[in-house]
Amino acid sequence: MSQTPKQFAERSVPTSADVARLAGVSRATVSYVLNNTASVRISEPTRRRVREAAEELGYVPHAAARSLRAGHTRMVLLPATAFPHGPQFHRFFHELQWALRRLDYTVVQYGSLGLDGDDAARAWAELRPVAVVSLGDVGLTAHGVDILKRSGAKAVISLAPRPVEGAHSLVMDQRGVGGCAVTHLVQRGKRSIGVVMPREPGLEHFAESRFEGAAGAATAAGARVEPLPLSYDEESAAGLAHRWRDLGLDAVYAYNDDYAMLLMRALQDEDIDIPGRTAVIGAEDLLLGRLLRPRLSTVHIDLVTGRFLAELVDQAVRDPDDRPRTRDLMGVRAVHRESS
Amino acid sequence: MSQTPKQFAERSVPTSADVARLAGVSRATVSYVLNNTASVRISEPTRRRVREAAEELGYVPHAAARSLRAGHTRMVLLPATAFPHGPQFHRFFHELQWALRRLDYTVVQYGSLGLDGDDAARAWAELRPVAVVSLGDVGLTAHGVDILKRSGAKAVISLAPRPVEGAHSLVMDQRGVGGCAVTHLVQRGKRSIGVVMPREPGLEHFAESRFEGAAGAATAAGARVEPLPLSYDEESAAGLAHRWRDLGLDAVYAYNDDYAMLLMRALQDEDIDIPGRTAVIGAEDLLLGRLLRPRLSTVHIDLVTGRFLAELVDQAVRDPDDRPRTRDLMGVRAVHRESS
DNA sequence: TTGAAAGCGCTACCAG
DNA sequence: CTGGTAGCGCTTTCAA
Repeated sequence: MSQTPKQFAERSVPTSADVARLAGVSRATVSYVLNNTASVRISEPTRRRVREAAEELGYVPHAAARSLRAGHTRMVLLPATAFPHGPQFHRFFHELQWALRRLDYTVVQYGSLGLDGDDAARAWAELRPVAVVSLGDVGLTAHGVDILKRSGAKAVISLAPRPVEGAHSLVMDQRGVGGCAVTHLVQRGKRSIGVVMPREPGLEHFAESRFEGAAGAATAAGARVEPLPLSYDEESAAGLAHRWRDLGLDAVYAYNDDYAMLLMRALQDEDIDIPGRTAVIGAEDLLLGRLLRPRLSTVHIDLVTGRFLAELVDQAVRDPDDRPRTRDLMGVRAVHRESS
Repeated sequence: MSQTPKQFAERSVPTSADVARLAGVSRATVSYVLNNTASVRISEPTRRRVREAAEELGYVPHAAARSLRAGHTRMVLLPATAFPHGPQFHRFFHELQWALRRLDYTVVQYGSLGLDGDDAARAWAELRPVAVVSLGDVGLTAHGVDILKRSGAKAVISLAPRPVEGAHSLVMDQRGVGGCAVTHLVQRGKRSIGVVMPREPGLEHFAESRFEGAAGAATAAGARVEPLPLSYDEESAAGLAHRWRDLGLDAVYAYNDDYAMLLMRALQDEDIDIPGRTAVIGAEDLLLGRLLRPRLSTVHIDLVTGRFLAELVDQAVRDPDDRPRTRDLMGVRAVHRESS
């Protein structure tokens, strides 16, 4: 393992014992002073000596030792492997971290890329987090939840397309997005609807859910849907647009606004009238979609605030025996602009 | 110690001692078996008993205890507080995590939002990471680096606009972006150049660096620059576009493509000819910029690969006494399309 | 082939 | 007011 002898490898990282020695007090006193323990009174001169010694040595407490001793942590683990990276989710994420920090949690994102399902859950459990907030479809199963709870996690919360048994599940039912888009198109008289499926890795789960919703809404209304694989580059879009007239579609729902914009431009370059010949709708309501001409119709997604989720986490931690609840997290509504 | 029902599972988190007891062996043996320790031979029946006991109890080793005992970790800390969230950086980040994991590091993002400078460094040091890769301007100072190294970090690597003393510094000199954009505009005969400054929080440091570079290139060429604060919404853009003719500018560099697209549309809505009356250039070479008409000129940023950085981290960990080096991380080049 | 025991750094109880 | 000390869960040397 280690090839170098200790005296070289370890340039003596200072411990509380070192601080105690330098300050001429005991380790206990050091602990009391540095943690401002209220239940014990330490004289001001001693406090100063301890503080100065710690400063001089560059002492930083050892989180692992502390939490080992304490028997618990305040760590909230956010395993976010395959999460969408649009500005909306980014803001949500940021908010969540901020709010958790305000509640005195230590927020750690632990990317267990390459592990799946229960292996990932085990890896998370090794860190003994007090709560796990799993974002997106990271393969968390009922068994995974059980592993986490058995290892001391007070709360396991899943934000995913489908509820996870045993966890508090905030369902982001992506099917609603596809369903909303297609319903909008159907209401505007469209019957043959293409659904763009992004080829990019990491989006599969979201894409499939949205497609599923789209297909459901279509059959319910007597329309048909057709999946259209598309890579996020101009060549792919041009290729799809080139054979567009053969597809016999009168509308397209394009996963999200990025793909919608890409495809819409390619269709325009093929002189296909939008929305006359083909209606286009995206999702996620990007600002940029409003800048195109025609303005891009979209599905607006109302996401709960990060602060809300943080409070939910806190509540679940405080009341670990609360029945895991499932609730819906997303509101969804079509925004009609000019492209549909 | 019979099997506990689910609701009481939290009462006792199984330890290796529990596994040992159930398997009828010692804790040492459990450790040997579960870690596949090569230097010691354990009989196959014993191995099986241990494995089954661990499985039955849902035993997961305690990472903190393990690293406390080991005296070191394989944790690479990525404190990424205010990092740009465009697709390019997102991919870079993803690559980096993946590559570090391949090198057997545990990647942890620790958002110390709300802490600044040395307080943040202390918070990171508490986790005793073997390496810290600080992304963006998180206020890491020479003193912060010292704290981290004193607490056992073998490598501190900074990706920031400016080098940090004591750390391996990969300089992402954002000034180059602004300089490149303005140079491009100057070469095309422009002399009065607006520079869009995003109002959004978290972008200040990048924006200022890019502006600084823009200003430098302008004065060197006898042109003038004017900062133009802009919020990322249509109202703000419309307002700026409305008073555009009074500004007397013949070109604008707009921080990045997002802001450039927003402003360009607003200018077009005011019937300002692009690039005839006003040339527009953005940065970061978003795909969407190519979809507008005129196509958006941009500054393409070549970023080093995540794999490269991961190897650098690994090397710095293996050779901690290597002299901290500073090198340039970004290549930058103007891409002329139609808007300039 | 397996077990006993030391000790990583820290905090909290109990004595003085 | 301050110090001694037990022990959190784990690995690893040494002994049996």
